Amino acid sequence: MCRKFPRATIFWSLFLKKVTQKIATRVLLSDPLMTPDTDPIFIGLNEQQKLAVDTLKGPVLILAGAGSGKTRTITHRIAHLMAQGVPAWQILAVTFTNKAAKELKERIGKILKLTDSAGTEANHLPISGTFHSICCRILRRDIEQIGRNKSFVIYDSDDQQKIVGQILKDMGIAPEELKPRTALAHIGGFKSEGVSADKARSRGTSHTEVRMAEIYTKYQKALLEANALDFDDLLMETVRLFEERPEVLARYQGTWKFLHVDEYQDTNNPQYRFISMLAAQHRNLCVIGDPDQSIYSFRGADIRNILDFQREYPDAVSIKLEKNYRSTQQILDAADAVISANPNRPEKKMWAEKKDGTKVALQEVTDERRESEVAVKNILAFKAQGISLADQVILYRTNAQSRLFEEACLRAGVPYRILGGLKFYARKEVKDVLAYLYTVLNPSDTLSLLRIINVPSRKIGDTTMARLQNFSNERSLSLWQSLKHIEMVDGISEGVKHRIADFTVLIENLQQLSKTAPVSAVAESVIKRTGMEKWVRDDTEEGETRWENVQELLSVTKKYDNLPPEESITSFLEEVALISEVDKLDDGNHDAVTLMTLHLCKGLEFACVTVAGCEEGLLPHSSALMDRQQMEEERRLLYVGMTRAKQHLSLLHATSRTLWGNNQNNARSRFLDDIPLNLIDVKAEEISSKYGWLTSSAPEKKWWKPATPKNEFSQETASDDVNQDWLDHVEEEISDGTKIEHRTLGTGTVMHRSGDIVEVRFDNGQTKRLALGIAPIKIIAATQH
DNA sequence: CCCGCTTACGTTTTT
DNA sequence: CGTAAGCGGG
Repeated sequence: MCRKFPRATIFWSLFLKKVTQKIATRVLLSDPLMTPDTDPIFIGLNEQQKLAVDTLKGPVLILAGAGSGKTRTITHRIAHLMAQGVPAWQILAVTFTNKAAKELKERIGKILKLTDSAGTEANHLPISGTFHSICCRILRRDIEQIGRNKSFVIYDSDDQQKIVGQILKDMGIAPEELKPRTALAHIGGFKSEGVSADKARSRGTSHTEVRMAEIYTKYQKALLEANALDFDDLLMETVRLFEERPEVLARYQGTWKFLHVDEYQDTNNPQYRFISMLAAQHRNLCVIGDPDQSIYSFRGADIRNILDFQREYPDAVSIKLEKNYRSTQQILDAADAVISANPNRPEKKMWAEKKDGTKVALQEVTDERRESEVAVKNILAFKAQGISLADQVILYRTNAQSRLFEEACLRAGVPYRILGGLKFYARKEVKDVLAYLYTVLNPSDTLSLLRIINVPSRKIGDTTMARLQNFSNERSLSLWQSLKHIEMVDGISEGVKHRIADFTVLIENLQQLSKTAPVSAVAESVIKRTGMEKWVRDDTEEGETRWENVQELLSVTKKYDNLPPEESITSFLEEVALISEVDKLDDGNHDAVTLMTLHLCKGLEFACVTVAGCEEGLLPHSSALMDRQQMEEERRLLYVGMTRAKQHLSLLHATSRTLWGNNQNNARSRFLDDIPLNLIDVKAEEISSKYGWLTSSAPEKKWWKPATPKNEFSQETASDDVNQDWLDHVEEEISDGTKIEHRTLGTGTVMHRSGDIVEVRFDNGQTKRLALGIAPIKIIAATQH
């Protein structure tokens, strides 16, 4: 594998002669030294993929169906660019998650190793990331050009909610009149359409519109004062930067000459404007996407961005990837049958490479509890067939559905991990530590300051804070400035003033430290000097978990140790703020089944996929029943879920489901009716209960195996053998007075039982509340009467 | 200041 | 139904 003449030379000489790209690439392909069949850049690609990889200049639209080797195509295309001598720093790739960005880089690195091209060392890889992370980097560098401070913090939705809540309160709007959530949704609506506060004000006509615009304006002002940006601002401010500072835009245009955007069907207005501006000069824009997988319209994603691409760039080369490498024919046909019912889609006929497969399993279950059991049982059955848990997933429409699956996994001793829902970085104890770091970095971040000033308790109460707020408002000082001049504030006792002074000294010391030490040292110092451990760890089980979370956070900071001190803290906080749920999938090699929403599964694949809750009202969700476009999106959502499956796909729906305390009978999803019968294997309960450890006549509880719940980052339950040992108890036999043994806590006596919760006094003196079916306990002696 | 109880509210989906 | 926030009592 050697090239006597690096292609780069040929490429650039042709380039400089201004030979059009189409001719240039043709010439290159006919390079006698390297044919498409032996070149690692092209090897193993189908014709369409080769075309995509080979079309290096000008606008390119790749319509890539599910499982069509999209990532592979982008990877090879970028590798091709680099093999042609395009420097890595001229290439930008926008991906949907940080995980995808990372994988992209790794795969490009691998191909380049095979090509051993000149000037492409592995450490020179293209810039890739999500829109948010790329914009964040741009702003860190250049936001001062539009009059803002570059040490801004990023507010998450909790922070946003607090700000809006405060604004509503100040405006005298009662929560029952307008909830912060609702107001925030409106602001988000403006932002995802790229409407600034000024525009919103000038545009508003109705009373509500005017009022929303006013709230929006105040919200932006509050963010500005706190030197904070929310997620949408990262995009909006970058767009504003490009618009107001053409020279800055020109600089980036001159840097990134070859642009790639993945999941283009899910771009919103600011994202679209961002990428269009960047592409305007060189027009080397390659967008990849699938209109059938557009599922983010609720956050402003506009499917027209991809549908109209050709109109916008009439010279665009359009390529369709229609060969599916992922799923079996049956799965693909079933998914295709579902999506085909949507109107106005571009013509696309997917065909599967894998011809042999099983039918799609469709099963009706009595209720949602049963549904979770069946799902977990099927997973165990597949596991028995040798399919690892990591290669299996349960998908559902709403996060609220996750709980039952989680419980079923716990009972069955199946290790699992949940994405979405309660997020690690949104936990109180974690946010507290982060708030210290934010304050150290940027004391004008009043929200963080307020969060930690009395955490752990420093006996600085509401009255003091109210006084300080007044003082700050009167003199238009930030809270931090007031704290620094605490001696000037009236009406605060000397003792409190002392404690406040101690606090400011603490923060200043930490600031000093952050200039010379990496973020992990600062975080450790925060925990040590504030007595966080004592505060968090209160001898309860929850306290232990909280402390574990703090430890986990600390261990994450260690990854940033080898950066220069200031960069260490900023990049840590930045990555933590912009981390997505799916990004967590690749830390650790747990063999655990994944639970997540249908939205999160885009871009992933699993051997076995279970889509739960295929019912009217749930999928399609009740909120979409009245709206045609939303209904189409619900259908796409199911399509995305189905096409994640490589080998086995099962669809579940429950006859009856408890929602908000009352039962409702949902009809099976209308989407299911579009799947032809010959592709479906309709399972009855009896059929799936053929597995040994469950017969339909046996009590349900028999197959539940207790398991130990752990925190989110180490969800693996110990191992199978543990479950065997602790299986033996029959819940009915446990009542007041029963002697039990706990796997870790030792022996004890049940003091009280209510439902599945028992209060146990252990022989070592401590008393705990345990959940039957979850806690690893067995009976030693039955109740004495 | 902290704990425990009551009440009110929520379920689309996320960077 | 389950959770989170808010309130009142110790």
